[in-house]
Amino acid sequence: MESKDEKIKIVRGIPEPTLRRLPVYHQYLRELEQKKVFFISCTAIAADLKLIPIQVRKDIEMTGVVGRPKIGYSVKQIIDGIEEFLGWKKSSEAFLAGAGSLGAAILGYQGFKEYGLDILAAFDNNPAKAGTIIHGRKVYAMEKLPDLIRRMKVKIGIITVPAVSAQKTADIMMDAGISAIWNFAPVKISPFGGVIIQNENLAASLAVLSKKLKVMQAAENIRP
Amino acid sequence: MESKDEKIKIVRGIPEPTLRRLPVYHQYLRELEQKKVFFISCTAIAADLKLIPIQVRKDIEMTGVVGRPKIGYSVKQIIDGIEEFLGWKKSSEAFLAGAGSLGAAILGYQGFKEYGLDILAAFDNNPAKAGTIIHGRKVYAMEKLPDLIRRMKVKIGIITVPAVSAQKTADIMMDAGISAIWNFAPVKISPFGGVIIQNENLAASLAVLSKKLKVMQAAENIRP
DNA sequence: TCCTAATAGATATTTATTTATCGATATAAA
DNA sequence: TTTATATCGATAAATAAATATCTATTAGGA
Repeated sequence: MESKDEKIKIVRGIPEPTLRRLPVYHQYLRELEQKKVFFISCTAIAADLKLIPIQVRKDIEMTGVVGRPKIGYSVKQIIDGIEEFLGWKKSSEAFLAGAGSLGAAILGYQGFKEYGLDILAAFDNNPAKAGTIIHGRKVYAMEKLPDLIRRMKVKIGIITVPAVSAQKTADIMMDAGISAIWNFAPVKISPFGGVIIQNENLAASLAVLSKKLKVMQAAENIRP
Repeated sequence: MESKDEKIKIVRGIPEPTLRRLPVYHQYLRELEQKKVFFISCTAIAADLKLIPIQVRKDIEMTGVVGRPKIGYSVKQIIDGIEEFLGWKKSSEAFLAGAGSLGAAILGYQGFKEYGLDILAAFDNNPAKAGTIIHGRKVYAMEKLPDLIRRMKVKIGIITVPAVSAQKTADIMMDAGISAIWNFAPVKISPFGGVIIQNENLAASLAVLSKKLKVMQAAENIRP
């Protein structure tokens, strides 16, 4: 039990906001690397990304990368450190369920592969879509999903089906042995058997934007 | 200055996590309403959404809706309260820049309209796309964007262009008088003139998923 | 009519995250 | 070689968010 508890502690020990900032650093540092910048201080990173140096330093600290006073960090070391830390070094294979416009967008989104996500194929309930190719990936009938998950030992499922069938699709995936689900349907999915669910909620982001806009416009009306 | 400061305080006073949970309640309560459920307790909401009652109560409190002991809240009142609170009652018109697969997905995403977002048209740099129709919305040449923003007084811009042209597109929008930008390009956009930027970062979510998966798999290797 | 239990609302506590402070270290200039 | 300074790393404080506790209210049954 001890080792399990320890693991849980480690998971809880990484602030999710930090995890969300790491890809931002990663992208930025890759750009720097192309510009032949090999060392950088957290102060400079913070200035460019509009963060504060202390936060950048703490985030980098999480990855285990160390810097040198007066010099800063090795750009390459942070890039590698982030990739290693987030598990991007060994690519994970994924299946995508729901080949509608959102599914197609995700299949077409460049760069997931460099984040360790390799979407092998798509699945759709619409028989007319079966056999087609979207952004280089074949679309199969949904019936084939569980069997292919088992045979290919795929561990990540991406759900881009309509809200009503999201839980059913997730259940199929989890039954077949999926370990993690990235859910773009606007409903929360109930996991079982320790499966990891990451809900992507576009409405939530829109809510933040709407509220800020509303408050801003209210403020303008007070002081035009 | 006082009123401005006050407004800022109000903005800061709403926890962003609460703002992100409100659409989840909204969606859930609309389903309840269709099932002819008219009153509900925070305990019941929490149980269904896998949250805790206290958090639900605090979130609802933010919208100004009050409940009654032993009865709970009026479902309709919360729905209306959330819509009012987030500014979804009066629809905001938006333009979308970048009619690629992600842009098309967003144009096709049902339900934004009920969240007060009305995407009027799309714009693209590719001349071949100009004049086409995607999910019922016309695609214009990017050159026409600033003029149309000014003439139609559109306040929200949605960016789904590639990373390299994201800032340029945002600059065009901000110059033309856009108040808020919803940015799906994987780069952070620098605002000016008090423009609100909401960055949607798919890589960030993927990072959280990757890390949890990595930790889980590491734990499995320790105890198979 | 009175009592019980469920529930909202207010207040307090805990936890997580961000931000600040301080000391140590290594480079570069004097 | 010495000194000044930029920087990291560790520790501490402040802030934000989540959770727990307590109090008051009210429907519904005894």
